[in-house]
Amino acid sequence: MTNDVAAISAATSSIESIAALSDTRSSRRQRNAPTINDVAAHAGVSPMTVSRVINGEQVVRAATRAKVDAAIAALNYAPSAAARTLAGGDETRIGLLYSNPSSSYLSEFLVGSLDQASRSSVDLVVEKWDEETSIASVVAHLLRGRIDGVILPPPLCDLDEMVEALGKAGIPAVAVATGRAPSALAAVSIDDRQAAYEMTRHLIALGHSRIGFIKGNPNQTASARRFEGYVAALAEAGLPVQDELIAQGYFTYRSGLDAAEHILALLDPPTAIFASNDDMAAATVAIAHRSGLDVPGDLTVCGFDDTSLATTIWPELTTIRQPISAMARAAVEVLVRQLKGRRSGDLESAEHLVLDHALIRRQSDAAPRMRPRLGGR
Amino acid sequence: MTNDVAAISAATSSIESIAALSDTRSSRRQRNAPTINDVAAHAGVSPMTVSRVINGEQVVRAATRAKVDAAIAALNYAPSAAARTLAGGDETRIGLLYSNPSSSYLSEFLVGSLDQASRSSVDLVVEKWDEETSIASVVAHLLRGRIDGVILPPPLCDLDEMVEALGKAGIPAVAVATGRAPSALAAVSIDDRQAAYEMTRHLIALGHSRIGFIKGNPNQTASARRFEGYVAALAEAGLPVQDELIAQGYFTYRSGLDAAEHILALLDPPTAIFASNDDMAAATVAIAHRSGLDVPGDLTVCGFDDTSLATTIWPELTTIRQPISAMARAAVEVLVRQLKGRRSGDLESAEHLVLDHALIRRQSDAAPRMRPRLGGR
DNA sequence: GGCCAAACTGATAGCGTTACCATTGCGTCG
DNA sequence: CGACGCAATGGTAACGCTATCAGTTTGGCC
Repeated sequence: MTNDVAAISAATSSIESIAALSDTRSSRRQRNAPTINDVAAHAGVSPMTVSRVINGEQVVRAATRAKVDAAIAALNYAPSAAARTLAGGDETRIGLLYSNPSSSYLSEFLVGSLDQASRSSVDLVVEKWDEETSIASVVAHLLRGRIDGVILPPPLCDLDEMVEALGKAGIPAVAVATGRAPSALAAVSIDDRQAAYEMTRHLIALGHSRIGFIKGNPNQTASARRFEGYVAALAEAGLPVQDELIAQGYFTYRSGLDAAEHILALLDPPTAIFASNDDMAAATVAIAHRSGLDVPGDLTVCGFDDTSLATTIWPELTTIRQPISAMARAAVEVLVRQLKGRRSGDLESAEHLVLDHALIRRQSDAAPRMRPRLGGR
Repeated sequence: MTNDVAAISAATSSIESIAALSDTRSSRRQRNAPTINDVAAHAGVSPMTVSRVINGEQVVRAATRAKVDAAIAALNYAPSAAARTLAGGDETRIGLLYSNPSSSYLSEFLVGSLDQASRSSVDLVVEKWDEETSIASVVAHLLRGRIDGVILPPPLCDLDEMVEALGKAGIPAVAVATGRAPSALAAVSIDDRQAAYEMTRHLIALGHSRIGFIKGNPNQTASARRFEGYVAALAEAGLPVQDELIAQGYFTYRSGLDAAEHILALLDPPTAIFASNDDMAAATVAIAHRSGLDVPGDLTVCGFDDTSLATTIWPELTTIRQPISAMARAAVEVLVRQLKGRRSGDLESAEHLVLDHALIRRQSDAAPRMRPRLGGR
């Protein structure tokens, strides 16, 4: 019996094998998914050994491991997450608390964290927090839902009250993309300062010397880091930091409109504007167009984040790519590790992962049309 | 023992109870989550009865049910999903196959389907399909991952090859937001034709008689339905359907730019443009602004879908709201029902759910500035 | 009031996996 | 040369829940 199944699915994944598999499934449905016992029998070892192989324990002899691996492949075996968590006794449930669904960010974030959650076989409970709900009640809700830890994507990661409330309730959290200095809270982020520095350097290298900057929402610590990077690159190049070229934005498209309008209304407007995120960069492009400016001919515009908006609009934005789904994945991993450690009593300090960013060059930047004034570069 | 815990968490969810709960948790962590047996003991019934109450079976006497409910509330009990699927023996795994991450759509969709998935205690496996991957290999991958059924949000729901391949492999699917006529495939959608009809009527009621229309991508059947609604409303009002006012779009911002440019370049441009989705409506607004037109003063622009983009840009778009997360939820439910039925041998025909839409009025529409020509309305 | 069916409730036996020992085999040291 | 320790494996008993079938009530009816 078992051998029949093995013979069938041991075939490579050609079209025929697909048909074969599907036949198997539809006839005696579901029930016959191979179990660890099937694998054990097929490999001639005990289920325990199979379990050890699956979980990558080191104590299994290489030869045995090979036999088991072969059996797993032959039977197309996949462990049952349910049985695993039940037996393992942990049943970890982690919450993903979000607000402000900057949808493009959220969807990528969700995909990443879901993937890692199923890989780590933990439950992911996605929870939205509106400003109307009190923090206490959210925390109460998490507790009631037996959430073991939470992931805080921006802007929640910078909401002190939330972090504090979670801390008081004893719920570990991981902050994602915070610009906050390393603290007791675990965190996964990119080097916002360095990224903004690189982008600004890139603009300077193109020949720009009057570079506008639209700041991000001050309620997110990353905003300050990005601004620091801009200032640092300017300083390094010997360029002045001019207040008139700097506008306050709030990460929304709307705020970007105001900020860009303000900057472009100057008598001597900049030849480039670096917005702290893509939404505001898109708004800047819109204002530029409305003012009859060509992008990038008359004005270079750069964003930050590389959300889908960056490639939606025209021209496509030169921007900084954050590895959003990798960060989400990492956040789940960090949290799971922390929870495991906590359960076994090791109180190791909070991890701080910094992932790589990348400058993505698209069509919204160019050298300035006019001769750059001397002193630039 | 058990009673102590009960006493603690029976308190209402005031701040104090939060603290109490968290204390309980952090001291003897995780292990002591109440089980069905605890509840049974507390209620003085058998675990089986508790199980029945939880699963909403009708055979439990009201008095018994009340006792159990009280015990559940007192202990703050939540069933273990793992144990449930393990014992239930079904361990359903459903796939969410997406391509073209129209991110705002996707994130809302994900949130909805995740929520329902955990409620129905099924595993949701999110899978992306790029155009480069062959359909056969995707299907093979699903089979290998033991996916029992898949959800197809647009545009995949209209990809015949995909639907067919899944059918051949014996994987049931639910199409979401397809405009396709009811078929063997289960589906959850809104009445696209009716929605577009209502929006067009709304524009006519405002006094518009020259109404432009930007069609959606022909690879999605909903596009045709929306166009039909537009035509029907025009016909009903005795207005002519003028080809020059109709442009082909592809649901992308870029295509909306071209379409809007085309329509607004007419000698006698329309006073309103109804785009088949929000992205193209946003593009239309951009073009209007670039041409020095005020929205809605000089041009009314309406969208469809009510994605976050609709409220991101300025002015905010009047649009048709699709209940995306409700549709996702419904899709999961339909699929689960179908799988259960299939497992127990009932081959009921495919369900077709039509959910309600709503016309959301925001700031992008107004009565036409010029006197509407006679014949309108 | 007693009997029978129907409506409830309970006991038992797993579901697939891992934790926690017990066991085996083999090289090594006293 | 025999016991001892270590490495590799196996046996057993949960984990928390539900399916199944076997009781035990209940209420209706004669």
